[in-house]
Amino acid sequence: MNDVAAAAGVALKTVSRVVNDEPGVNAATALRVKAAIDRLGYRRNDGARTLRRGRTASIGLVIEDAADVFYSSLSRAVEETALHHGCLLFTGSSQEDAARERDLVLAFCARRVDGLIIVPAGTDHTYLAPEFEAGTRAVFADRPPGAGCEADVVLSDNAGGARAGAAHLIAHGHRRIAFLGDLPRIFTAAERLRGYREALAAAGLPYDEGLVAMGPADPARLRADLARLLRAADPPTALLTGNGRTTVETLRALASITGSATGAFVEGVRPGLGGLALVGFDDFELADLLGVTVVAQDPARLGRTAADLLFLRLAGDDGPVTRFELPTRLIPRGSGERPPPPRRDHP
Amino acid sequence: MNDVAAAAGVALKTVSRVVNDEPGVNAATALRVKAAIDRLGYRRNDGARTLRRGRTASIGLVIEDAADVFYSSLSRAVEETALHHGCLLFTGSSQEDAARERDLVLAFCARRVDGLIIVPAGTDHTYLAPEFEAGTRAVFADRPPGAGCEADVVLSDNAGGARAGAAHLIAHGHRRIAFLGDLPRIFTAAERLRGYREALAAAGLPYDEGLVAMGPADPARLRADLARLLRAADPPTALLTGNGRTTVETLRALASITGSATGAFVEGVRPGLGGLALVGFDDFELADLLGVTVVAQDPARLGRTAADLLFLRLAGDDGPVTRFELPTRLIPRGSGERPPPPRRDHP
DNA sequence: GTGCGGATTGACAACGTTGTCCGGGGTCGT
DNA sequence: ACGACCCCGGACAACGTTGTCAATCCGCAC
Repeated sequence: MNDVAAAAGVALKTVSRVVNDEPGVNAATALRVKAAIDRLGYRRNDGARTLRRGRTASIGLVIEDAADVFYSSLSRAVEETALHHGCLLFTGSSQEDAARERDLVLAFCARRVDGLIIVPAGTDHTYLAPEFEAGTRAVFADRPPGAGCEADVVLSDNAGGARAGAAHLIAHGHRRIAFLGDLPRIFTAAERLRGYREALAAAGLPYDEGLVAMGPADPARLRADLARLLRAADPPTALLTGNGRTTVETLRALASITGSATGAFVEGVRPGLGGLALVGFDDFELADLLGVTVVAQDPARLGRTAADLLFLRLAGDDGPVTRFELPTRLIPRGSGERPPPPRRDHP
Repeated sequence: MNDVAAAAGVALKTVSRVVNDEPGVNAATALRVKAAIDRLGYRRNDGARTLRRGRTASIGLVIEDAADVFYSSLSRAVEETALHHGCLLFTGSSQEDAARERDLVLAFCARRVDGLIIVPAGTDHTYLAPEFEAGTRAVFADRPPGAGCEADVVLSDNAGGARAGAAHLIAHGHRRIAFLGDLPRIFTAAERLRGYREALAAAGLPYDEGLVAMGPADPARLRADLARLLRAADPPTALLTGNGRTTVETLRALASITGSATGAFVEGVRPGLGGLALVGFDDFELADLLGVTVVAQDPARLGRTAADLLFLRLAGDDGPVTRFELPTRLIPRGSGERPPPPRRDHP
């Protein structure tokens, strides 16, 4: 900027005025300055600018895994909203690791982002207190913050969705419904398990721990769990899977167990569910073609809502902390509407 | 930092030394400073730091669409590498819009990112010249920069992959192979079309424009194009689809045309390809279960390679501009190995 | 001629760091 | 006891902007 000023034969401040389209600059002078800018290929240093002004016009987004479609859709929506507010976006994946989440958040704070959108991996967010003190705003998405952290949060109706999914299977005659969820320490997984239990209770069905398997969507683990479930004396007639990855891996595992499903779509062989009914939490690509009934969340809306809320806060809204809960939607596609096979235990 | 210095009863510079783990500070003094830092909840302002130091320890990534699995995988890999180098990552989606790409890149440059990884939407990158002049480094990924822009680039072997895919179908007896690609102005789409033509030529087959449909993966358009292709006097017996989205939407379109495939997996109805063979460019989730033969790219490797290259440059490597071309891999799963139906035109 | 108002422009400090350089002690060797 | 040297701490400028305030110039009315 100094060079530009020298080249145009004006003072530093005049260049600043031109660059920022401030009024009170003679048209001829402005033209001379602009020419110098073009000639020198000058570009304002936003770092210095934000240092002086206090706001960085950037926000930070911490998600669980950028490569997961659920989070990348959320991410995309946040990005769109941020851009709309003239904000740039820092992104980082926590990989379900609380320390990484914390490091990312603090790194963003050191960059003095105006706000944060966090899909928390950890359950302790006291580390944010000094940042809140300093005026940084944060909105939590998909999962709430740990105890003692007062911040807005946008969730899906996890329990309600799982309840609806389980109730759907019950309504179609199922009595033995297995639940395959993620680690119970993950908020959404715990909530969905709760919804599943509530649906059972509402129908007067017993809760059988033997029908529940919680853990990350690891193919080998799922195969083992499913094999165990299906070998049991009183096997489930239906499955409720707790998230998109688990649903997909469950389909794979069932295919490998029944040994028949691979290539089903193009070869026309017997389907790969082995007679089981299935409802999956989260919609996923091609679930429509496969005929998989799901409880759909709307990750883009989750992201949009969180971002809108954040920008409202940044605009000065100091209302009480809010907690949004977005509805889920059950989409019947066939796999969740199959009746259980006729009972043979009373011949 | 001033406050911390005052609180600890030391000079500004001493706090700076403690914060940066610089040697030459008495252990007792350091402890006092650290205590003051904790007490005040102080966090270094990285904006000021980078202003002083010149490097921002951040890079910018411009992709086409953050919600697309191909780019989100690429993005994830870049993020990982950046984190590994202690760099934060700005991300933005160009939405296949050259102006947006340019705005994003320039916004990143105004933030003085150390480097850029760009999946270009436009074909004119002369706007980058002043940035290169200023020392910013850029690596292009998935598609090359426009003419006159000297920068490293990491691509997939698009033509080779498409050639292999088409050759695979030809080897299984197909003579009428349709190609469904994206807009030919997109580099990858043009290259894949070229590979398709090369494979035809190598097999002595004619190139029939009537068998080629190029455009975005719009469901309605694909349905119309497919209907037209299948109604023709001499319809194709096989399809080569030009990218992941197109493959998926083609499966949907075929299902809706043949009216039979929805729910195939769970219901066991006739498959939805209507007797057609299919090879898709890009692997996609559940392609294995569906039995769809694909030419797989490795988006994560694309991202990793680009990021590694960028950090090599940032570390001072001033070798000549390089152009990586990563191999693709044909994965047979059934849909690409089906023979054409017996010919009936010579009864 | 003098004073005044508006339009333009400029000088200077400040944002929060870090790099450079200097000084004040203490320790060690002679 | 004295100089050389090392360790630690501090003063100050600089990074590239922008906000504040003052200065200059012009035309015009009195």
